[in-house]
Amino acid sequence: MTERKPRRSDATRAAILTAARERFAAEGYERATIRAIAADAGIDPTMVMRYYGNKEKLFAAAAEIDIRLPDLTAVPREQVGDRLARHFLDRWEHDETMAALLRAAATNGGAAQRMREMFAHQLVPVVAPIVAEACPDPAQAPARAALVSSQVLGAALCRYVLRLEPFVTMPAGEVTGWLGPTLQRYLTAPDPAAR
Amino acid sequence: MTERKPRRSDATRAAILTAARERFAAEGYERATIRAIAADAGIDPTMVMRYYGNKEKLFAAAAEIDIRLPDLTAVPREQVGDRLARHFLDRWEHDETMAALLRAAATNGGAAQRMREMFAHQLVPVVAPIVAEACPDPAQAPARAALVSSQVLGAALCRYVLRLEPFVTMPAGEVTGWLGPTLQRYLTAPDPAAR
DNA sequence: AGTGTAGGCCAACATCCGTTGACATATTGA
DNA sequence: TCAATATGTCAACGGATGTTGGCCTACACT
Repeated sequence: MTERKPRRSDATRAAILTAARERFAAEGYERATIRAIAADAGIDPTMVMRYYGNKEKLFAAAAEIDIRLPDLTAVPREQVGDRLARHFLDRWEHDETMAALLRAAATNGGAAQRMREMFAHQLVPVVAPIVAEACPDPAQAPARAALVSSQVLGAALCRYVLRLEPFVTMPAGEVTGWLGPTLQRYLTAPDPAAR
Repeated sequence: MTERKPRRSDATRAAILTAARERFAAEGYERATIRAIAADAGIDPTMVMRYYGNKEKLFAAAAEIDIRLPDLTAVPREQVGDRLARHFLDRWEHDETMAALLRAAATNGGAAQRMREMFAHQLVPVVAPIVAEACPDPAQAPARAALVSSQVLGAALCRYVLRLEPFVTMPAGEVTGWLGPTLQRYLTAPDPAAR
């Protein structure tokens, strides 16, 4: 359906994209220069413009992310938090695109917008049915999802962006061991004022 | 002791500093320009250089933060989490300097370093005695403090930087109601693999 | 074989940034 | 009062950045 005649420049396009992801992840939106990205990809800066229009569109292409959340309804309810924590940590550990988006979102409006869309279109729908089981009010889903986001993004911030020492060297299993119950409570605790 | 003869330019210095805080908070380190800061302060960009040396030192001066953590040993152990959550939220809500540092720390190495120092010198010492009560191993204190940081910073990120919708309009009391128990568990849960 | 077109590079423009130095004015101190 | 010093302005430099247009080359198609 969406098949497309392979172009001779596909390799270049891909090289630009991976170089862009690395630079954006390492330096954020404004410090990552098109010239540096082009140099990493081994081509001329002009090519970046030809293929992606401008810097903003390049970033948009480089930061296209699918969180690939699993179907939580198939997971035993009391393991949902742990499962989510593990998924996010694994995702972050193996895809620098996530760090790129996070770094950029702190200063770039477009990136922040992108992050909000990921939240609304990818996290909320997956989380909503789980929340619905523990809480009759369906309007609570976004708030619960936001709490999950805050803990996940905060951990990622400390571990991959700020590189806060105890968090960087902490084994992945220990991190998820701590975050799991937190996410579990955010999703399934019966009451807002849960104690 | 450290008394200092008031200089005639103190007003200008202060104007520069507040303008710098606003700009750094709103746009991050690289997008906040010395020219714009000077314009906000109603003076010439040269003054900024004369009084603060260069942009990096200006940021260092503008982002000097004291978290002003309360003495937690005087708080009933089971209220420590709630107390901490309230303190942080209040602090963030009334001092844009915190947001400035967070935004800048995402892309600026010096700002990130500053954040790590705040963590090590201000949060860890206050939190350590509380952790010691619940956990015999004193080496656990940094890890526990890091977990607290991750949740606090994550919430601040969502609420003040990303402006993730459910989090922005959520009343402060509801936020602390959710975060309190999380922080409480991070500090006083008996075991790393706490369930 | 020959032509159109896509891929690629080079030089340059316009702009903005941090930073510097020279110069004017006001205030302070003896 | 008068010199020294602090406060402030103006113009400009050197460098980096996003972006543009022109030109050359190599492939693709007929």
